[in-house]
Formats: sequence, C-alpha cells, structure tokens
Amino acid sequence: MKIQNSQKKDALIIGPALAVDTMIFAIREGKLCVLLIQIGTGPYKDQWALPGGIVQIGETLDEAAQNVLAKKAGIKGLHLEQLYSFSKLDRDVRGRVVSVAYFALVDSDKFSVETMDYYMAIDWKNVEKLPKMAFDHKEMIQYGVKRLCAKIEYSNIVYGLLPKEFTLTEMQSVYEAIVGHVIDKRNFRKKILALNILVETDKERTGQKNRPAKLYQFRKRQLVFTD
Amino acid sequence: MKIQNSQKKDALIIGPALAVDTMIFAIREGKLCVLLIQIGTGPYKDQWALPGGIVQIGETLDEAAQNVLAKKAGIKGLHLEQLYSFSKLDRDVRGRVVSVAYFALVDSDKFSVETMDYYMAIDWKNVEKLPKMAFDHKEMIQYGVKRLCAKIEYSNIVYGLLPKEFTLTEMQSVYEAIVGHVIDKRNFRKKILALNILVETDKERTGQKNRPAKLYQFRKRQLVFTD
DNA sequence: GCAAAAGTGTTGAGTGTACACCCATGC
DNA sequence: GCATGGGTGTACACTCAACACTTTTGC
Repeated sequence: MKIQNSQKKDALIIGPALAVDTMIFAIREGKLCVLLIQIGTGPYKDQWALPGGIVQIGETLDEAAQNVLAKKAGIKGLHLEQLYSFSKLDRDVRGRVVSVAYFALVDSDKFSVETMDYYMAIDWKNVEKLPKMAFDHKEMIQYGVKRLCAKIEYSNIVYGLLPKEFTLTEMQSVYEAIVGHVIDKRNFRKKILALNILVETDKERTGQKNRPAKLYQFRKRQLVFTD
Repeated sequence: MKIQNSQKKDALIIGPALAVDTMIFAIREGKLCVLLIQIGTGPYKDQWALPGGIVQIGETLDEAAQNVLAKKAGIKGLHLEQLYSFSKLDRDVRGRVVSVAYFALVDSDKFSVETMDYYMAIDWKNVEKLPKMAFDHKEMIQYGVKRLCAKIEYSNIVYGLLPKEFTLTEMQSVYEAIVGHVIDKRNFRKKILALNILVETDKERTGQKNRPAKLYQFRKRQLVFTD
C-alpha cells in the first residue's frame, strides 16, 4: 500500500501496527471486575491481558473491537465506546504497536464466557486486585475506571450492567461498586427517579425473606445523556 | 516488521496506516477559528485540511502530533490533547488511514504562521464557516468544538487562548466566542474569580478612551481541573 | 459633559446533602 | 415476633440565573 508523504514521495511507509484492546466491565459479588485473558505463549506467557487484536485493513476501529470480542470471548453486539489511544514506544516488547482502547459494560450473569483453546484462561478480575498484566494494560484499565466513574454521573451507561428488570437497591449496589463508596438510599432514589430514565413495572422481586421490592426497567436500553 | 497474530502466525501484517491530525483553535475577531492548510496537489487539491501526517515508527502519537505542527506550521511546544481516533474506511480516498485527532488552543497573536511552500495556503478559518474540507476533517472539527465547549466548563483550558496578562472582559469574550452566546458580566466574574485560577496583577489596561481595566494572570499556565 | 467600557450585590429558584423511622415479608 | 431489607420526607446549604446602576477614563 502506498501512502503519499510530504517528505519522501512514493515511499512505502510501514508505520506502527494498529491494534484494539477491549475492556469489558461487570459487577461480580459487588465488585467492579474486568474481563481478562491469560496469555499462553511468548514473552508475556502467563500474564493477563485485555482481549485485543490487530486491526485488519478492511475494518474500522469499532468493527475491529467487535470482531476481537467475538473471536476471543464469544461476545457479540455490545455497545462499545472508544476510550483512548495508547502509543508508548515500548508498550509491546514484540514490536511497535499503537492500540486503541474500547470499553463496555455487561451484566456478567448473561455471559458464560468460554475459554478459547489458545489461551490458558479467561476470567473476570476485580479491578482493585489485578494480576500481573502484559503490555500497558494495567494503565489502560486505570484510565478506563476513571472515565467510567465520571460517565455514570451524566449518562445511563449502567444499563449494560443490569438485567432487564431490577430493583433500585440492585441499581444502587452497581453505582456503589463503581464509585467505591456507599450512597445515601433516599438521595439515590430521588436522583435516579428524577432523571426519568426508568419505568416502574407492576412486578416485584419476591421469594426473599423480606419485603418484596418493585422492579424497574430502563426507558431506553441505549446510551442517553442526561443534560 | 513482524507482529505475531493469533490467527496466522508469522504473517507480515500491513494494517491501516496511522496518522495524526491537529486542530489548533484561536479566537480571531471575536470568533472561534481553526488553523487549516490548503492542499496543493492530488485528489484533494484546493481543499482545506487540518495539519496532519503519518506517524513514524519511532514516534508516540503525542510526539507525532508535535512534529507535524513543527513541520507544517512552525509551531512548537503546545499542550496538545488527544481527542479521538477516526477510522472510516473511505475517509482518505488515497488509501486506508486511521487518524488520531489532537487539539490545542493558542493565542493567535503570538503566532505568525508561515505558509510552507508545498501548500497553497495556511490560514485561520471560522469554525462556523468552514471551506470545502478534505477527508473527514469537517466532522473532526465539529467533534472538537463540542468537546471544547464541554471542557471550558470544568478546566482552565482557555489559558492557551489568552496572553500572559488579560482583562476579565477579554477572558469573557473568549468564553462567549466558544460557547456562542453572550454571558452575564457579573455572573461570569463571580464564577471565574471563585475558581481561584487567576491572580490579580497591579497593572491596568490603559490607553483606551474609557476606564482602565485590571489585568489578571493565570495562577498556573497548565491544565487544571476544577473539582 | 458625554461616550464607552469597568466594576459591583441582591434575590429567588432549584439542586444536592444529611439524616431516622415505619413497612412488608419469611421464618 | 423478630430479623431483614424496602420504602419514604424534611431542613439546610449551596449554586445558578436574572437583573441596573455607579465609576473612571479620553476626548
């Protein structure tokens, strides 16, 4: 492929390789977790990494991120959002790779993530207790968590983390897992209901040893910004 | 360059080329403007574009953006911020290029931007009256303006648009140019002074046919987030 | 003295925060 | 009847928006 360059006309330019890495967040046992794979071979053997891969010539970045997830974790059709592009010269010891990070939120109960045979393992890891990570993926995750914290304040992005129907207390637990501290129950309910992003159903969560809780749904299961 | 790939081991991968484009904003005659160059040859001849270029193998994205600006507009040492990565398949008819957009704000009076001889022209253009643009650069600029509007609300980023010393009215004019509507003078002054990002000097702007205005400086000439 | 821009406070509305008790259910 | 989590309201502080007149200078 030829790209015209203002210095050396008609030179064949091979710049850095281009990759995407995907950061899938979920709440597991009340903690914010991220989906990681364990690398089976090469200089990063046994270390953990975000699902990622090289961008093919016929893919946009968004498509590349979708394809990586489909291939490496069997996950399809998530709403993925571009986060940032990482480009330190030594971020991959095998060669020069610039990587565009993407993130998404899922309800982990809906996914039974399968280990593909060319990885040693695939698993959810608490973002506060990350294992030894390959590349600059720890840095990526820290950046992603920061952005996620900011984003839940002005969008309904947590819809991805919750099942179709859920109680307000369940929703509050998700917020608490992300921001990392407890929230006042009355204020939380007041704020969320005022946003008008939820609709009450006529169902209740029964079968517990206490008062049943009303179930709610999101008005729209897609990203909406509140003002 | 070889990159190991989980599908085809030891294949030589040539993915999309990687570029950076830089968006330099300034206020000119009270309007938000962006620095553009007019392309002299090729399929985009006579159209305008952001200063940009291919990322070299030994550069980070940040460095590539700095180098592009130095080469194409003689501008050095700006605080550039990464905006977003654009990757539509047909965004450059000459071939497949993914481009990472950067932006910065400058006080245009401090720069005498020179036309390099391989361009037809380099000039500031009002972001609301853009000429015919090459690539997807119009889309990039629209995205950049949106982000800029959001950003001035919670950071001191406009420091780049103002000279070392300035009056509050001058600062207010910059805000008005960016957000695109007039702002109440008393509320603006109250808000800005409360942020505690400015220091009063003992100087005044004299020589006009009206009451002299106090001059202020930024406490820090680097990006600071308020709260 | 007049034109032109600088500078300055108050009020009302709305928003965010802190805080404690009764309710419905399972066992 | 008791343990468990569900559900509710008020008071205060703070923030934001609207609004008009006096001051200082050049001419």
